Amino acid sequence: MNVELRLLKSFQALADHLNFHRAAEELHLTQPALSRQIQQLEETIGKPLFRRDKRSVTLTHAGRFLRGRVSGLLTDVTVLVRETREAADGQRGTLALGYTESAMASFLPSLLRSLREKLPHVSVQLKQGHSEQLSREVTLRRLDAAIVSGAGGTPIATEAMGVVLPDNHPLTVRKAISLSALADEKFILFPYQVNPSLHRNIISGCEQAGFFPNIIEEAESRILAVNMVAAGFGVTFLNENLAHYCGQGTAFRPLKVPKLFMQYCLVEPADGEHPCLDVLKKILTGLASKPNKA
Amino acid sequence: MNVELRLLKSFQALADHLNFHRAAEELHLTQPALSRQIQQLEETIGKPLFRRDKRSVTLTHAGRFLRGRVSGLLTDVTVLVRETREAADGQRGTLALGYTESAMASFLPSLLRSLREKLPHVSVQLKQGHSEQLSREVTLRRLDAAIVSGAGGTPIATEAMGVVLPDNHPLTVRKAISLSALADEKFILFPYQVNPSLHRNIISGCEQAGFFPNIIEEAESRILAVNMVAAGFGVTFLNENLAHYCGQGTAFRPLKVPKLFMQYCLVEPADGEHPCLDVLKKILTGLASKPNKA
DNA sequence: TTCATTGATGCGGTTAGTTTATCACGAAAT
DNA sequence: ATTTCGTGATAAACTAACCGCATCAATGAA
Repeated sequence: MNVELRLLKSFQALADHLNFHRAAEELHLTQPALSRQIQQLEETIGKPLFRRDKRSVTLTHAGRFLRGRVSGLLTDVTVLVRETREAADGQRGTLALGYTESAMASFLPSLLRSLREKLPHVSVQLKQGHSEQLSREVTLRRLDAAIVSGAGGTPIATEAMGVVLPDNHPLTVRKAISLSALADEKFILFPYQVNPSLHRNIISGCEQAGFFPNIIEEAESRILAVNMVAAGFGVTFLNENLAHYCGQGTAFRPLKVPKLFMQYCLVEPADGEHPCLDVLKKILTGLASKPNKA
Repeated sequence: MNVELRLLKSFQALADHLNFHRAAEELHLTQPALSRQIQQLEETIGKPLFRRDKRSVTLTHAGRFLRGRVSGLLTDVTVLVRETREAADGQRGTLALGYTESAMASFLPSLLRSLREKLPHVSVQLKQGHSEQLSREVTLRRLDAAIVSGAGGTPIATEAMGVVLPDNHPLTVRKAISLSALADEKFILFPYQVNPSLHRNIISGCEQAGFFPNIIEEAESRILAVNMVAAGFGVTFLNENLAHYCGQGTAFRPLKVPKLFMQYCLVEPADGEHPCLDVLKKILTGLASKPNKA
C-alpha cells in the first residue's frame, strides 16, 4: 500500500473538520468515499489516526502529529508545481552562460544586471573562455549558451575598433586614423586560434585598405598587447569601449571609416529551447537600441 | 488534473535513467504505463518536462528544475510516514503533562529525565497546578495526563510524611514522633480544596491515633506552612523528601508507624491511549523498584 | 534492406474509486 | 419510553482509471 497526496489532502480536511460529512463536502466527495480513503491511509501508516467515538471524531496521538506536518508538505507540493511552471517560462532554474573577456569588458555587466532584474530567481552560472572553446562546450551541452566574439551564432552587438599607438608615434597628432596610414606599421594581434573571425576581419580590412599587415607578434591578452605597444614593439587594435586599457606610454585613436568592427554573437545549442534565452535576447535588443551604453 | 506522488516517483525514475524501458523496469511498470504517467504529469504542469529526440530522452529546462526538487519532496513524504508511525508508538509528538508542586519537588525531575532519554523526540509540555484543577483539565483533554497528589487515578508513588516542629518544641528531642503525641498541637494544613485526599488522609490518620486535629490555619504552599511553623503558629506535615524545606527555626521529624502517606496518582483521560504514557508508566515501575530515588 | 531499439498508441481486462442506499449506534427531543 | 436526527461504517452497482499486451512509427546500425 502506498501513500498518495489525495489521501493526505483528505486527512487534512478531516483533521480540520473532525466530521466526515463536512470534510467530504469540502473535498467534493461523498462521505463513504472519504471513509475509505481514511481507512486506506490508516492502513498504510499501520495505526489509526482518528478515534471514532460513535458520536464524534477525534485525532489520535499519531493523528495530531501528522496534522502538524501535512500542511507543510502539501504546500511544498503546490509550490513545487508552480515553480516548475515558472521554470518552463524561464523564471526559475539555472542558466550556464559562457562569455569572452572582451564581452565582459564591455556590455556583459549591464546585460547580466538586467538579467538579474528580469529573472531574479534564475541562477546564472558564468564561465569565461575563448570563443572557439565556448562554442564547443555549447554543442556538448555543458553550457546553455555562450556570448562569443566572431561569427558562429546570432549577431547581438558590434563594436568599433581603434588603434593603440606608442605615445611618441607621429600619427598621434591626428584625432582619428585611417587604416591605410598604418600600412608600414608592425602589428601585434590576437592569436588566430583564439578568435579566428576577428583575425580574418582585421586582415581583410587591411587588404581592402591596400596592404597586408606585418604581424610580428601574437599576444594572449589585450592588456599584454597594449603593454607591448608601450614597449615599442608595434601597434595593435583595440575595441573603442576598452580604450581605458591604454595607460602610460600609449595613445588610443579611433579609426576613420571604413572602420574595423568586432562582432559579438550568441551561440545556442541546436535545439535550443532554453526559455531564459528568450528573455536574454529581448534584453539584448533593448540594449542595442541604445548603442554603446556600457 | 492533479499531481500524485506516483507521478513524481515515475518522473524521478525517468529523469535518472533517461530511458522509458529501464525506468519502467525499476518502477515495476511496463513502458506504456510509464509513458502515460509522464504525459499526465506534463499535462498538469502545462509544459513538457522531457525532450523525446526519437533516439534519446533529455530533460527540458523545466525538467531539470523539477529533478532537483522531487528527490527532497519524496524523501519528505517517506520521512513523514515513518515519523507518524513512530508517533503512534509514542516515539514522537507532544505530551502535555500536568504536575503538582510536590511531585516536582520529589520524583518528577528524575522521571522527566528518564522520559527525555527514552523519548528524545517527544516534546513534553509541562503545566503546574493543583490536583483538582489538573484532573479537570485532563478530562477536558487540555492535558494528556497529570501527576497529582491524592486519589483519582492509578497510584504511582507513595511518600511518607513527617512533622515540622518549631525548633524549640519539646518533641524535637525524639528522633521519630508518633502521631498520638501530637494530639494537643495546633495544625497548619493545606486547604481542603487544593488536595482533598491528603486532607482526608491526615484527619482520618489522626482519628485512628485517637484525636481530631485542631486545624488553626490553611496555608497555600508548603514553604508558607513551614514559615508559619517557624513563627510559632503550630506544627505541620511535610513529605520526608521535602525535609530540606525546613530551615531556620524549625525541625523535621519522621513519623513512627503508623505513618501518614501522601499518594501520587497518574490521571489519564477516559479512553486514554496516549502511547507516550505507556513508556511513562514503564519508567514509573522502574523508579518504584528503587524507592525514594530522587 | 533488414534488424534492433526507441517512445507512442489502441484495445481489453482488471483494479480501484465513487455513488447510492442502508445499517447500527448514540444523543437529544418529545 | 419513543421518536428523530446525526454519526460513521458497509454492501452493491457503476464508473473511471490504470495496467499490460500487442502493435506502430521513427531512427540508427549492420
